[in-house]
Amino acid sequence: MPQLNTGGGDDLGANDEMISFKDEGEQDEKIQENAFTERDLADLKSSLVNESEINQNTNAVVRRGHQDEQRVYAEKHRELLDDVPKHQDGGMYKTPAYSGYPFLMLPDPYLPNGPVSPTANKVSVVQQPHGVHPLTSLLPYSNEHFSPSPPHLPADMSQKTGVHRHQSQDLSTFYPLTPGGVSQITPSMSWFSHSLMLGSSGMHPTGIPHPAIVPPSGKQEHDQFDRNMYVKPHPEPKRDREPKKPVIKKPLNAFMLYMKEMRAKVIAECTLKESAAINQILGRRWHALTREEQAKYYELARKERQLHMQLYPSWSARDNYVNPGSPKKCRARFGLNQQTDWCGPCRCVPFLMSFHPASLSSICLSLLSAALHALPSLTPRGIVVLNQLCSVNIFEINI
DNA sequence: CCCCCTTTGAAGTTC
DNA sequence: GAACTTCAAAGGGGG
Repeated sequence: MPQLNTGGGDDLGANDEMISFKDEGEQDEKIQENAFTERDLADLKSSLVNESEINQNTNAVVRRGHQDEQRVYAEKHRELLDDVPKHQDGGMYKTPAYSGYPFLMLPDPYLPNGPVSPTANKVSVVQQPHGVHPLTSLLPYSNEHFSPSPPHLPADMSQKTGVHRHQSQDLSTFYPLTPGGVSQITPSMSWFSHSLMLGSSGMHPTGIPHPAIVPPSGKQEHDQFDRNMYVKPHPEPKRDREPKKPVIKKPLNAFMLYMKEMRAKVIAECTLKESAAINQILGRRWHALTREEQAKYYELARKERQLHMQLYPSWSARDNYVNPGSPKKCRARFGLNQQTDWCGPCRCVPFLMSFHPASLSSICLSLLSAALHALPSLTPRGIVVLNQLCSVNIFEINI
């Protein structure tokens, strides 16, 4: 397996990434790796298993219909990608799945054609056995959902992006949808659609729009994502809706890549749809893989991380950490010098600590009063500090 | 609408 | 450096 020269101490493809196989009697599973059996199901939630087994046959028709639907969908996207060369070199690297997450500066040693062709720098990954488009399942940086024409990307983007010029031609294919066009895509395209909503303003400082940039939903809305990257793409249809900040997602690890590839297969085999149960199966199968088989995914993950680092050198996994109630989170996320960005409970501790100890006793009760009103959101650590500072147990105080 | 579940691995934080 | 936490994907389920 060729190794990219990471040129540093961060050996992304280190051998120690290889996991040790658990001794859970999985040798048998290795033998039956490709045949999902009832024994697999037996260890799952019984309800799910029973439902699966009972419906095994009856669901076949439904499943077939679903596959047909997927096939039509896949064909539709194949049409959109007619101008994208397809690599069929077999095995793991069968199809060009990294299209939307181009290896801009990484000649792909896995592709026989070399890095010359527009898609040559992309890591081809997965075979899709169940009618899903070959580009669909494994990598989130796929170009599968994009129409060939790039209406909103600057035409000279390739000239602006310097070394990324080669890929920018692809990118114009990968990120072509206007924000208004997002609604036309299917739910499975939503991951990509978020990045599309960025428009040209969603460019990474490198000038590369990246599908990993997505507006967060829910908790991720609090992210302190690189604000320079985000400009409100267009007027919000709803006045009260806060503008979504895009989020650079974490690169997928080896197991996530494996899950992405194998999920459809497991679903088709066992008719389960509950992801929790499916993931249990996938976890077992992952352990049942040989080291060589796993190595393919570790290598892919390593490349993914490497490219991610190149595209977003300032990105940190910490950027996506969200838990407003935890002091350590706020301190970690914003640092001590930006306590104005901390949440209330997090600010409480340093605020108290800012007082001279002699003054604390006199203000302690009033502070505690305020703190107790926010007690539900006060973290245990905050409570401990409060107790220590005030030499009382705040739970014993009757406000 | 949002969170939980469930998996492994990477990265971050805390002590 | 160990231990712990969070987040990546997925989508059904439930509040």
